[in-house]
Amino acid sequence: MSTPSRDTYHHGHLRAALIDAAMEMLESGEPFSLRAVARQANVSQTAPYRHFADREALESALAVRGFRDLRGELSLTGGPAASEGELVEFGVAYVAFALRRPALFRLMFGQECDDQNDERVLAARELRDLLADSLQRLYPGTDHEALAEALWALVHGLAFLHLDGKLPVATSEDVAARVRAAFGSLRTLGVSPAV
Amino acid sequence: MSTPSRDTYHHGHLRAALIDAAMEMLESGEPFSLRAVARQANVSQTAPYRHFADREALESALAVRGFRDLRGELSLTGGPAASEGELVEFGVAYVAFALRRPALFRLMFGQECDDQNDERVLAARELRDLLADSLQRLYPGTDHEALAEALWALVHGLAFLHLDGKLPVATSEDVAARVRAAFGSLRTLGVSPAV
DNA sequence: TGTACATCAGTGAACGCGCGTTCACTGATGTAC
DNA sequence: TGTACATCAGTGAACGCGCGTTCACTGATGTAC
Repeated sequence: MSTPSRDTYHHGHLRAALIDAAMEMLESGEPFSLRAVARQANVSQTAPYRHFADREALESALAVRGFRDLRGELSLTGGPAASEGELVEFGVAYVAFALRRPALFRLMFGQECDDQNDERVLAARELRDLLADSLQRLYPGTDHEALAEALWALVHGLAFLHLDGKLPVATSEDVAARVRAAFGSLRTLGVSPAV
Repeated sequence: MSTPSRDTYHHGHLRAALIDAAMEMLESGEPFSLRAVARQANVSQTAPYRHFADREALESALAVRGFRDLRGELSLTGGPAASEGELVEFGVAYVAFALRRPALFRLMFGQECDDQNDERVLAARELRDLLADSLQRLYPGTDHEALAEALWALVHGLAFLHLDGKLPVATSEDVAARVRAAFGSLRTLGVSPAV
């Protein structure tokens, strides 16, 4: 994890090292910049330009890794959710990811991004497909587009509300419980006497 | 709305003028900074410091106005939702607000904020109370804390997903329809054959 | 096997940028006598 | 009514900051003959 001082002029694996360094910085809460990443990787501030066209290109590489990591944490088996309970745990994992890696999460989601980057678009799609496949399996036959959007929005909103301090601070266990409670509470809808 | 050139040394209503100018800039998509706001208000870049301790103080004033505006747009009568349908329209209005005034919305929600600012805390609470009162009225007797969190998260997530371009671009009518569809789709939950 | 040379992957100085904020200041206002 | 003076609300120059990016460069690598 640490960055050993180089003894060769050529680095050898600078591209990967830059991504690692940037990821470390995102995770440790330091402000992210090309210069800072280069510093962290023990390299001159212009060296990154050999491997990334600009700042956004590096960001996209980080986002790609983020999407893959997130997908891996949602589905431990790699497959879609097999039960509603498992689907809820996808949500729990989504929010947990956001809180554990807030800067990365913001980078992945919290801005309009470069949708010309094919790898990034693909990684994001893999994530959406995981949800779509889960719904397909749990509620076969129904048009699940709106439901997919609603569930994604639900966990996404919970993630950002926690991230931005709009909900009471809580331990990660509490947060998980609140996510489960939020899912559960939705059953209340549709049984209102006042509609 | 425009900023007439001053002919007096003393401005007279600079505090209000700065807030107006900042609001205009947020709305027109220009990047927000103290200096830019001062420029916009036709005043030296240090003048704002007579009225705001620092950048964050101005931001809080903007957020306060934003929270009040948002509350007013959710509830045209000022009171809580009287039916589930009305509650859904609160959600529609929430997302519409976010899309119409994205920079303001991000300023209000998209960061950890200064919770020492009493007026800001109060304005945010008024908004939460509107939701709480609505649920109280629609589902009396039940513990609606989790539901409040879920519904807020739902619309908040929809707002940010649209804002950050994670959902297909759409007209504001389409967005409204999607919000309604999202609410409606939640009824699917709990009727799964696969749980 | 040895050498010439193209290419690649680094360096370090420099550019221009806008920012938040501090400072000593000055013009205008309004109040006390 | 007139004047002295405190206070208020502006000004403009300057500080230091970190950033993204360009530029001409140089050291190292590896390939062709």
